[in-house]
Amino acid sequence: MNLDEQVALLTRGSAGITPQGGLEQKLKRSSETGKPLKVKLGLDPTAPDIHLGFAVVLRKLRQFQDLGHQVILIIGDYTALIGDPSGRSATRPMLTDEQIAQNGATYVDQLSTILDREKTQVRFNGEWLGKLSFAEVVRLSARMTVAQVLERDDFQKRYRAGEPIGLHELLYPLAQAYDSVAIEADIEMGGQDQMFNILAGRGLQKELGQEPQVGFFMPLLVGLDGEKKMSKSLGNYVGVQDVPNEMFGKLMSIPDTALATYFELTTDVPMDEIKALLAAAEQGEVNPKDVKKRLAREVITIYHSAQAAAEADAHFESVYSRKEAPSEIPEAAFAAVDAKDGKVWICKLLASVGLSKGTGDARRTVLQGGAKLNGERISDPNLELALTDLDGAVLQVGSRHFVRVRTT
RNA sequence: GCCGGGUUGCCCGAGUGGCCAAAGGGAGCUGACUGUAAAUCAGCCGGCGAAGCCUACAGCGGUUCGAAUCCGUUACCCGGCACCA
Repeated sequence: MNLDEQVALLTRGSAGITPQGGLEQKLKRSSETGKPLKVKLGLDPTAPDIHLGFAVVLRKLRQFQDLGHQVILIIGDYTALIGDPSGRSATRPMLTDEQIAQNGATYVDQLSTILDREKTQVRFNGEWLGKLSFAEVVRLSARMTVAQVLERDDFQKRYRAGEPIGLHELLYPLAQAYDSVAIEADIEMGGQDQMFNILAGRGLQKELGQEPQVGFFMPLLVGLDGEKKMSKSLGNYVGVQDVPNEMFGKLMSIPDTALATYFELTTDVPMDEIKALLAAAEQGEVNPKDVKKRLAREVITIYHSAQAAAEADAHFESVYSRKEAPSEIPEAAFAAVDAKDGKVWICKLLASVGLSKGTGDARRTVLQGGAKLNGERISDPNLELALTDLDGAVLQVGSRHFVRVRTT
């Protein structure tokens, strides 16, 4: 692959590279000297949270690896002491060394589905941050000014709003910047929200006489709602370890407006093809639903397999589009204890089998016409069923909750 | 330590004595519709075999015929001020 092709590949989906032309320069030098680039990614050890949004960055790293470069993951065990100031007032829980080590391991484990283990180095930043003496910290601090740090959006907002900013929080960017110095990073990858921290790395490297790293930013993927960023806490995410059917369903629920972004950032479908697909959908030549299904299949193929993708598609068609009962219906035991004189109240049954939160909820569902027994809609919330012909009966709530009853 | 503000249902958030199982929004559930588990519209959305009753507005105690609302107290959170100097 020549340089232009490499650049084209790498810049796909990127939200920006600082400085302009920096990537080309680094790549060029690397190919001339035969020395792989060190590409850094900092990770917060608090919560291994691998979803498609995070995967955007990881997949980009993988591309670097495939071009022969070295990825260095930095687990921020030390920076975790501070906590990224991006959040609000919530104090981060202190983690024990053990937890951090374990989280680190979990991370590496999950990450390896995307990254090439061979070309991935994992470091903990306590390794060097822990060795700094107070004097050295002071000396490093002298390399950054308060004005620079306060420039940061988060701080600006909090400062204006009169919210407290801990002195230690000002050290966060410094600490992260020092990571870049410690490993002599060529490139630091991160989401757009990491802009400040990553640029701080450049600054500090320059101050200390190193060649500054290139900041490589990826956009934050929007979540399933199509508006907010994808995150576990917002619950609008697709986990890379989600089972195929779940992935498929979740991806089908994204709004059309998010389609282009998802294709670009989460799949390997060539840009030309993506454009053609979207244009066809726009003009009504293709049903946009089918384009979205294609997206879902592409993603599932990456994290599972093409076969799993096809199966999930078929499952979705049958269960949701045609509203058929799934081939495998979960079974639930119903204890005869809840029966009276060999009869079972329908609401009790729905509740005890887990289809309703309680008899009140069940009653509502029935009144709203949401319950079916063996495919027949139930309309009477006072219905009594004979316990004897219950075994094997299929109960359904709405169009997608099925349970096969087992009397025990 | 002192002063002030706060703590409401899954989440956010209104409510300052009865009309409060508590506005509104979000999430969730059901139905209709459709190109989907999208969007839109409608209904539901503490518990109870449903009548009424019970449990709920941080905990406890009190005032009152009646308290999410008033008083006291405890805990926690957020500001500010002070002490250690």
